[in-house]
Amino acid sequence: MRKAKGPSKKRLETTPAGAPESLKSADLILSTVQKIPRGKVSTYGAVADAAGLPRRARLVGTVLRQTSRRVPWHRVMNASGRISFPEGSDAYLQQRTRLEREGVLFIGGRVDLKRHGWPSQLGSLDEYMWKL
DNA sequence: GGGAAGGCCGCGC
DNA sequence: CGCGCGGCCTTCC
Repeated sequence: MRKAKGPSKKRLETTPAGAPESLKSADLILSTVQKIPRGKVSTYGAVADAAGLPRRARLVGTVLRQTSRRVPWHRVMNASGRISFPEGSDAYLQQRTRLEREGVLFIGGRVDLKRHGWPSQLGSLDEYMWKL
């Protein structure tokens, strides 16, 4: 008997009537993205972590893709500091333009996360350990 | 830097 | 209801 409709397999505590967990996650993600300051960028994975949803980088992308909410989606890029859209595509250009307009510097098609990354722990760990 | 492997999971077909 | 595809990531080679 497959576990009597128990509370979910992983996390998620039986969402009460009409509150799909996916929406709660989306909310956490969107509010997190909302916090990225102007002139700074974050990564899908970092946003997921900050939102309390570790390993859910993909979900961040999915949510940003289909949300209609006005959030600074352009401040989210992949772990390589690159825009996760085909170079030359509309989305790519728009994201890049918006970022540069905020003062984010692109070097060789990528952004220096140590410099514009948010939260700052994005790449400063090495330096933190060594330098300092 | 680059490619493969494994994770994670919502959504549409 | 199974399966493939994402605005991905990390680890290992």
